[in-house]
Amino acid sequence: MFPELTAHIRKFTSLPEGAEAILADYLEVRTCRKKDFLLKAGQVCNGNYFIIKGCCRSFMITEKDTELINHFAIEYWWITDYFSLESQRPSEYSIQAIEDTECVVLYRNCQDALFEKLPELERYFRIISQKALAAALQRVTYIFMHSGEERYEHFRQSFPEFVQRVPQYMLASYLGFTPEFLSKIRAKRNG
Amino acid sequence: MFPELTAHIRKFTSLPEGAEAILADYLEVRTCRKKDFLLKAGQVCNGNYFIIKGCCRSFMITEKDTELINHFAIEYWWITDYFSLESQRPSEYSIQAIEDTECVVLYRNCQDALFEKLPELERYFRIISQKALAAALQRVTYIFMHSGEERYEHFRQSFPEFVQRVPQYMLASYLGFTPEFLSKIRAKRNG
DNA sequence: ATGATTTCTTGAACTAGTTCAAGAAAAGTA
DNA sequence: TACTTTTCTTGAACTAGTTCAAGAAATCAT
Repeated sequence: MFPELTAHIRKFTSLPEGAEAILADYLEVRTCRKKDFLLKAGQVCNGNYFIIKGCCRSFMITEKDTELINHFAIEYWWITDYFSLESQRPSEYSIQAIEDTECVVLYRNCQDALFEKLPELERYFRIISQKALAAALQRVTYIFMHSGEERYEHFRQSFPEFVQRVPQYMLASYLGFTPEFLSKIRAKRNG
Repeated sequence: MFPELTAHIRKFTSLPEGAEAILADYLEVRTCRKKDFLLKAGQVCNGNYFIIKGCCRSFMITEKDTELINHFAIEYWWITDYFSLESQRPSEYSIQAIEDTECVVLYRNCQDALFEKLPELERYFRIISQKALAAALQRVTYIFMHSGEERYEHFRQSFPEFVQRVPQYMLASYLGFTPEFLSKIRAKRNG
């Protein structure tokens, strides 16, 4: 049974009696240690991961051989590569635990059957995808409207606990500048 | 009846007999002239717009009082602000026709009733939202990995007809740099 | 056609952020 | 405790892209 997940679903849509049992039939728990991969670039993404405890990142390797972080996921967020998941083609992204992590997995090869048994999930995933889409579009706008320093300050104030949780160089990557630059921003603030 | 839209839906999910008639009950056609607004910043967004013919942009006004384009939509794309649409709070974005445009509107106050009659639409919107989400996340990665000049070249090669269709300064805004800089890129290319 | 508006161009001075390289600090492991 | 790995800092030289200002070219409306 997955109380965190069912609670999350019920925030967005209703579920029939017995939904928990159906979910339990189709979902799995997966635990992984810090640095383990849920997906490696080049593989086909075969699951959608709902984090119960821990933190993961999705990233890509650039031409210059540096990591570029696309997305973080913490408790009660889903993480996957929807391109690869739906097209079943190799992913350009890797998904890696950056803390010891426990998550619920919806594997792609169970998804259609589960959605048939529990059609409310179409609605749930529609709504959370639309929210995530609006957020991703807003992120682009935000990036273009603000300097790196402003983006860092905003992120720090919005997610203070999270800033403590991840290495600074990952934050820099997610915010779209170099770790050196982030270090200089911090020096300026504290100095 | 909305042949373009039903064809689009059927690319992603099946529809029952009679779906066209139900859609016709719940959807409206709206035409607007170049420069008309489908949504003005400050208003609550009350519809989701599927473009049949024409082109719209969604944009925001920055602190410096310049426009920042978030999104374009051409034939067979949906455009809306999902944040405002779902929360029914005022939008920060404006949506404006940049050509004379004809679109199918799903108004927010019809949406739930329509989805109840035609639950396949939950699936349709789930799938297209997930695709759009993956694209938006990839866009951020792309922005961080490439220079303005590279982004312009890539866009030009990916959507050559579209580059002809919109003013250069809107393209510059969408790609995240100034119109002057775009002009300089073009000068360099041509000669 | 003509004037008004919208869009595009060019140059010079400037700034936010990068790159490279080296070392310091912190955290993990034995 | 000490050793290794990971993460963070600092400075100097550099570059991609901005800003401002002015004018040129297109396009639109009458």
